[in-house]
Amino acid sequence: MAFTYAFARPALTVDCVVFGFRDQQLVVLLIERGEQPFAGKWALPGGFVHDDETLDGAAERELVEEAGLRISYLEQLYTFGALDRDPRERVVTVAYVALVNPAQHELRASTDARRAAWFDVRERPALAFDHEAIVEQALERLRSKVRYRPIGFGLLDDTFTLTELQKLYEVIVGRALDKRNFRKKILKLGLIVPTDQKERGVPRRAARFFTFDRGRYDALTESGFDLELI
Amino acid sequence: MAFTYAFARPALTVDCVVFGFRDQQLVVLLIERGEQPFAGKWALPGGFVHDDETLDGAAERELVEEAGLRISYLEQLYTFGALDRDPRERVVTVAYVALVNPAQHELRASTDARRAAWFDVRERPALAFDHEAIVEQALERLRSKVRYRPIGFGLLDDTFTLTELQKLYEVIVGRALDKRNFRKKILKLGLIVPTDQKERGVPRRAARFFTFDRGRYDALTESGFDLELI
DNA sequence: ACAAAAGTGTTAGAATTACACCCATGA
DNA sequence: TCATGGGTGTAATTCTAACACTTTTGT
Repeated sequence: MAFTYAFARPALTVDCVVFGFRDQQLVVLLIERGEQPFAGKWALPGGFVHDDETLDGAAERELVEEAGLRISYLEQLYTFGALDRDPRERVVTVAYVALVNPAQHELRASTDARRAAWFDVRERPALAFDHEAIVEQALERLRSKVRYRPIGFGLLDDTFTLTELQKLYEVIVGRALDKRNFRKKILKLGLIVPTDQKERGVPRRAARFFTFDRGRYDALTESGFDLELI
Repeated sequence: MAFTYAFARPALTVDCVVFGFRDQQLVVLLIERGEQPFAGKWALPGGFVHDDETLDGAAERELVEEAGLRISYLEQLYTFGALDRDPRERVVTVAYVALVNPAQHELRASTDARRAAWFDVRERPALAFDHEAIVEQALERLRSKVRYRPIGFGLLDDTFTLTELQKLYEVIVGRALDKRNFRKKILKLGLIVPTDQKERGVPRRAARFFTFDRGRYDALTESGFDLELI
């Protein structure tokens, strides 16, 4: 197929900042580029938007194609349109933030054989294009969003201990939180409920597992709530 | 000029939701469409992104071309990419929110002779394309942003009374605010300072004019503040 | 018995909310 | 002198933040 236009129009891509939580650290998914420009450099997963798919659809497709990921949370972040952000031609990219539990997803080799890997966000390599700026903005969004929406649960297993949840929040907001205040606040919301399961085989008092109450969350969302989580 | 691509790529436009404050009401700028589709319908100002301009640049250009507006505040909102949002062909649009003081800008006739006019946001006409949804999302952004960033000042004259400022906030957040509490809170921030001017010729006690202290705002912004305005 | 993290309340201080009257001005 | 909105303080309540010891479990 070839299409002809009366004037130049920018190419359109999507790029995804996929965050995970592993070994008590926030990690980000990167893809090693196989071709020029920036061959051998790490970059965000993404690619061109097809003419017959939505933006969200393109983001989901790229994540499946490039890493075999099926995502639990996907949110549009910002659209980047600097003139020189791609050295080949004008490319505008719609950036997304996605959250995933790395333990539940084996990273599959990309369909075009490029490597995909998780990196600690604080020790990530230099990135291709303007992806550095995109990751920074995604971190900002994550940090501000986590304060009033319970998005963090997408990063954890279905059941989790309160300490795990607190560590996740601490990693995202970048400071230590008070254990008792954190538990009071998070439990008062009623969004997470205790199960009757406990940790097993740990050399200490076993922690109770909790689970996210999606029904209650949906009910709250209806009535236009204001969370103020931490 | 004609450009040929190996595969279809969506067309890219910008659309602007321009808010103003007039007669104690929040108003939005609309343009009457001259051509199909939606000829005669009102729509958001906007148009195609040229290959040699940034997204912000395209938004600014369209506002000048279509309404003669030079804007004080412009912020990217969201990118809309539903497949059928334009009946002619696939068009992805990057939406912007802009704030302007209508009293300081005479609306100029559009370069292609379409009408531009302000409408009370609550009594706006039915809009072309998916512009209804874009305006709704812009209102949400305005309402949430105004709570922690002092963006409202772009909508007022350089000097304003505290009652004018309070009315503006009330219109945006959609509820009455307590006069004493509002003044305490807004003055404690130190972002607005009294002038020695007062209203003249009003049949009541004259109100003092205040002005926004941009220097202080920039200083606060540096140190990563958290406003919590109302 | 020891090491290691789980679990649990109280109190002081800060912030928020509710609330009513006198004042200045022009007509 | 009257009508109109401008301007001002306090007290009750709620929310936030700081803080330490006992419990459970496996080795």
